[in-house]
Amino acid sequence: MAEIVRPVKGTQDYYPEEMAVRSWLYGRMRAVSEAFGYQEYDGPFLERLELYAAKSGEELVEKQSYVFEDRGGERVTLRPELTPTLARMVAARQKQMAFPLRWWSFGPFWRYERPQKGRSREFFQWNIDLIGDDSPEGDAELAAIAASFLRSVGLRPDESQILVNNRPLMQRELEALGIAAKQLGGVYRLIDRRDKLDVAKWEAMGKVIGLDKGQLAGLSQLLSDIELWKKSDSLKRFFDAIDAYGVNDMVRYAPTIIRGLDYYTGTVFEAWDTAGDFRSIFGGGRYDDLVNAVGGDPVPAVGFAVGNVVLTLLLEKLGHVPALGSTPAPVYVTLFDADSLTASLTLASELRVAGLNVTSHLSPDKLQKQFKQADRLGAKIVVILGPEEAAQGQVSFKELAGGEQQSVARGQAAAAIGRLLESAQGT
RNA sequence: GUGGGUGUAGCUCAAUCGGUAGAGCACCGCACUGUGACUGCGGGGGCUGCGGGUUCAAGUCCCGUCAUCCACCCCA
Repeated sequence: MAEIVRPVKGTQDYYPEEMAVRSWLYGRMRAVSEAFGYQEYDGPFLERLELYAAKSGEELVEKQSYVFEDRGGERVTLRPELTPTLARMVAARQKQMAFPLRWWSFGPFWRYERPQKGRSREFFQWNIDLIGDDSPEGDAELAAIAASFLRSVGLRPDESQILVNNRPLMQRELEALGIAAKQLGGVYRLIDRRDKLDVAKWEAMGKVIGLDKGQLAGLSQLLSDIELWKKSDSLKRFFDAIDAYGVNDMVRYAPTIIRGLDYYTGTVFEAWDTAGDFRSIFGGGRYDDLVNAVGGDPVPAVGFAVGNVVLTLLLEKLGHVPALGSTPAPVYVTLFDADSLTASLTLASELRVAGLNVTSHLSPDKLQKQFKQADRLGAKIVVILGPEEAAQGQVSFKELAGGEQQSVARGQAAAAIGRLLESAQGT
């Protein structure tokens, strides 16, 4: 036998069981998005490289993007994120649109990096953005959407938390410590490491980027001050709104949250599993300059993105993925023998016309085998049309869970099966 | 890009000091010629990732290579 061609590294095959999980997540995302009045949209999966050159993090564009030349010599990129596309789309129709826009999307993205736990090269992402609103209440709306979503997939406050900070606030505080503007990038990275490195290593890293002892001490103090948000009018209004949205059990201030991407300008947030088994579940925040950066007039915006990989791992670990029916159809019509092929197919067809979802067995195998297959597939009811039934104008059907079998006149079969399915669903 | 772990049946794994490659699950058959899930009995399945080396002898030791996982970097 020839060797099976390997899939591309870092991609995932979605067999029906995995696809059911992805579709379920998509359904929850859609429900929450629509509950808050957001509209679905999408952009192309291919973009010009220059779109990302404008504003994304250098690492993301230079090292982690799939870039290639198409047959016409154009340098194109498999989109590594959606936000620049969104900014481009908004900029293109800016003059004719009614702001604020509330938009959401779910689709595939690609990043060329080494696969590991929670990270793959091809993944799916939910993006949701509020464009054209610059209020802290807008920030809070996105955090509330995020919290509602986490709840809707079964995550409790003790399992997952949304951590919030504000970049202007941090910038003011860092400047007060005498940290120069050009040091900010390095300091942000240092802040991001706060929980990853031990104290000695963390301080060593601080010295490398040019912080003196007093500044390090001040920074440490800053990063343990969970009351720091009270110095920010923006965050005060944010948390008032969070209370109003009824999600304050899932959203809290954390001075160590700063975010890596360059384009965030205001409030930023991330969701984490409280057990700390995984990397962040999602991240987002305010980006007021991005539409401007791709050629439009300045428009304030806030949004976040949720990848499916970490989220799925976490939900599986916590047992929150529901038992999803990968059942193709609840009704399975057997084929008694080769001679009854036409009769069986016709029966199945009649049942479908009556509104039932029906799988037909296509080869005249032993009934034993057919029942076994029906059971494995997860069918609820198996239908038999054999010589006895045919002679009496009847159809037999058996409910697999209960094991009870009955026969009814053929004309009433669909109705009887439908009733049985409904009562089975009720239990 | 850097560092580490692991590759044995379809899946999960075992194999003592280097000495003829095994179990559970799954699959197939029979008990049961009109009935699944449960039970009993039986059966098929392996280039031990690949290539080389050491040895009387390699799944086991050594080198290389590929794949995969984990960590770093970065990030959904």
